[in-house]
Amino acid sequence: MTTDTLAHPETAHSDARIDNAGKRERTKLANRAAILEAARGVFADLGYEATTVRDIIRGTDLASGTFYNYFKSKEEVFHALHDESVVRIRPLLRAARSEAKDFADFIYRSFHAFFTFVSSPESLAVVEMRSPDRTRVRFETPESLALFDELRADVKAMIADGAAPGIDPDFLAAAAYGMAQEIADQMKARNPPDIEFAASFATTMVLGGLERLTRSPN
Amino acid sequence: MTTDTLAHPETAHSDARIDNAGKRERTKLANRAAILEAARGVFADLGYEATTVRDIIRGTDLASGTFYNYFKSKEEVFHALHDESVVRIRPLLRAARSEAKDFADFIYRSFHAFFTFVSSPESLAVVEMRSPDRTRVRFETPESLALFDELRADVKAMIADGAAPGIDPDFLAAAAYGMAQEIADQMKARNPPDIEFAASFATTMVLGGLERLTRSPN
Amino acid sequence: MTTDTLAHPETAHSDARIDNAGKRERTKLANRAAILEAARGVFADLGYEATTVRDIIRGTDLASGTFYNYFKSKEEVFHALHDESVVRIRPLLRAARSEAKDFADFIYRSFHAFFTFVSSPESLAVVEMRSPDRTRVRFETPESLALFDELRADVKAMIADGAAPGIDPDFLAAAAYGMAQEIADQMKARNPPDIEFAASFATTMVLGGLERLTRSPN
Amino acid sequence: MTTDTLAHPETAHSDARIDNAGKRERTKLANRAAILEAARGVFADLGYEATTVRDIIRGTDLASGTFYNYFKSKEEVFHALHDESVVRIRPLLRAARSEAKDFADFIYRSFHAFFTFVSSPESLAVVEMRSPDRTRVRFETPESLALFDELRADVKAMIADGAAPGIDPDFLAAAAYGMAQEIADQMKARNPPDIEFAASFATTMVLGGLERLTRSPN
DNA sequence: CATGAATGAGAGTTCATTCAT
DNA sequence: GATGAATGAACTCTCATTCAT
Repeated sequence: MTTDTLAHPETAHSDARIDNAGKRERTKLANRAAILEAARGVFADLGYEATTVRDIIRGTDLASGTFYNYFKSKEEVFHALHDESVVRIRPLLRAARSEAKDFADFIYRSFHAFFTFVSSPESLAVVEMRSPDRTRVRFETPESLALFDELRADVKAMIADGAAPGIDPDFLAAAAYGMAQEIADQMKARNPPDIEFAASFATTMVLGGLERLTRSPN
Repeated sequence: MTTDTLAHPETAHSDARIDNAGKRERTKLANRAAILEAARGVFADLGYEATTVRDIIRGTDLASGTFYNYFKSKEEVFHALHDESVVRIRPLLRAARSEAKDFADFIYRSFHAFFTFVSSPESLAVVEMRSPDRTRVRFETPESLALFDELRADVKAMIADGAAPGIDPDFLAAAAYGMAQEIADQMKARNPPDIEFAASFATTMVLGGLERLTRSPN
Repeated sequence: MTTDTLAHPETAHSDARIDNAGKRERTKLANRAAILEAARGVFADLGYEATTVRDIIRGTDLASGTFYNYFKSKEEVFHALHDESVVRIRPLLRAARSEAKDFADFIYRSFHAFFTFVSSPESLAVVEMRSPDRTRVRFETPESLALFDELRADVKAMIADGAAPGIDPDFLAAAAYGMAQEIADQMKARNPPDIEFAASFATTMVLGGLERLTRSPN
Repeated sequence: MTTDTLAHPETAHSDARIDNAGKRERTKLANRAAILEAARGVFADLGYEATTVRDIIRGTDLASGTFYNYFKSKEEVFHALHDESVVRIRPLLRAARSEAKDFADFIYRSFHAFFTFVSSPESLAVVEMRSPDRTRVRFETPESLALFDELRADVKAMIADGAAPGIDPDFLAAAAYGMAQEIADQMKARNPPDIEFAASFATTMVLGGLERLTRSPN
């Protein structure tokens, strides 16, 4: 039995090799993830233009040159971040869609998912900075943009399905998104933030608007 | 004797008064205007962050140093442009308020004024930079926040008047503001922008939302 | 009698013209003086290189362009300041020379004049700045340089007169000047500064040095 | 088995150790040295204030940005040079102190060490800028002030030992320091500089001064 | 002659990207 | 593949000087 252990030295070697390869693989993935994670934070803090590649790699334990083994440029990491966000957010909205018992419920669940998302501490959906002179600067991060894209796609599909015939889908998505952004701000300004109320308010606005739009289309 | 006085006709005086600013004064005003104009264009093209002072001055026939005789920094030009915008839009909104024949009309006129304004070439609304593909930066200066406050005050007064009993005024104002921002973007993305349609759409959304909120308050 | 006053209108005019001319003349002198005065202060505070023409004219009520009506450049005003200082300091040292009853007395009176001069609040003979990191930066202003020139001339003349035969005049002047500078610092660091003691100390050093140099020339 | 160990002779190890710094490390040291060297030359030519970072980097074959990999600013290079100088001169002065056979010899050796040092090309003493014709800026960093303090301590100890009873040590140290500075300038202005003569002159001045101060103390 | 805005060379500095190690 | 120093274009901003008023 003990010989067994020593019996296949090559296998052992192989295993080690596999492990090393796996480790290397895992390291590569970890490095990529580390860069994305750091980039997310820095973009959120400083905005896209103000962010430097150095800022990003400073948030990892990698060297500056290593950045370019994973991304061609600052722009590429931004895109990757955007794509990643889409992947993260999509299931939330899909769940809302599949679990909803009717159209109103779908709207409500979508807003609820959104407000929940922006309330979570790790969300960077809306970032604000205040310059010394009270000027508010709002950056829209990859996450919030991804969210908007999903939303619009959903709304379009919905309208195509006949849920809201004759309504301009881009305008509707835009209206919903804009409302969501600003209502989120209001909500977060209150203590405690009432996600249900916000979702309910936004849903009612949208449904009422749809109702009237359908009644007397523009 | 009285003729003496009339020997210098008023027209002469008037003319003198018209260009009594002096050439220096006029040049200064023209230069300032040229910088603002160039800045507006460059901000719209490149976005705020990506714009450099050199880009702006390149859009005029002035020397680089001259920029600093008029503005301390890129940020200062931006604020000047922004404030200029707010100063222009405020009377439009006031007119909407005073001329509206009923509540629906007030809403419509307000949106119409806003969309008209953001469609004008002087509007800075375009300066929601898109880089690398769609990141936006939205500046809200004290002036523009004041504008928002005005809006909110209107909505509050309206609700207090019984127009929309029991509705959360802050949420309502936020929803309207957010919708306006995003619908404006959609509208501008189309060629030609249809201001009436946008105003009508937004108005219907708000009225429908209000209707339903009143019916079944949250 | 009253006619007298009115009798010679041309004279009156002439007088006025003279006055104006005089005023203009006086203004010109005053402007020049103002620039020099301001420059003295700024050079002393910031040093030659760090001083800008704007710094100088900011210290007057003149416009920047006016500077160039009086001086071709920053360098020229510096030279003018130097020359002016020579003119101011020379009489002090001449008095020392002419009133001295013997050689030792001359040395003493010269040092005394120097220490008195650098103790006066309006003196800029030695200016110090302390950078944040404790680095001491010493600028030698036109005044102190002028002083050095006078001193050297005196020493040379003195040696040529046989007062200190065979001694290197430049080294002697340098030694005296260096001692004077540093002793002045020590003196000013004490409260109260004892000009007589400092002058006496320096004089003894010089006389003793001379004595020994004469005895055993290098 | 032991031969195995010797199979890699120590010389090989030694060699390895000698350039075990690696090329990167060596390049860094060389670059730093190149910048310092270039800076020394430019400071000497143009003076501290008139020198620009570009002037310095132009004196090397490095790119402008590389400067900032080594020094934060012009001031920092200057300090590095200065400190380097002080580190070099200190042992010279200590040797003078320990090797001197009597007091006069100590003085002479100290001056000689100082004048030797300021004549060497590595000396920064030249960096007393002359602009536009003769303004000097003398930097005294913490290190050089420490040097002065050492000098003063020596003088004080000496006086306490009875070598020069009753003499103000601060004034004496100041006088010696000031003389040294100015005489060094005179010496360097001559071609060739005569270090022995300068040291001898300064020594005689100090000894003579001391003699007379002791005879008739102030 | 005073004025002060315009000029533009040039200073200090940053930073995305490359590349030898 | 990781490293981090080198690169140099490009940026912000200053300032001596000029010149139209």
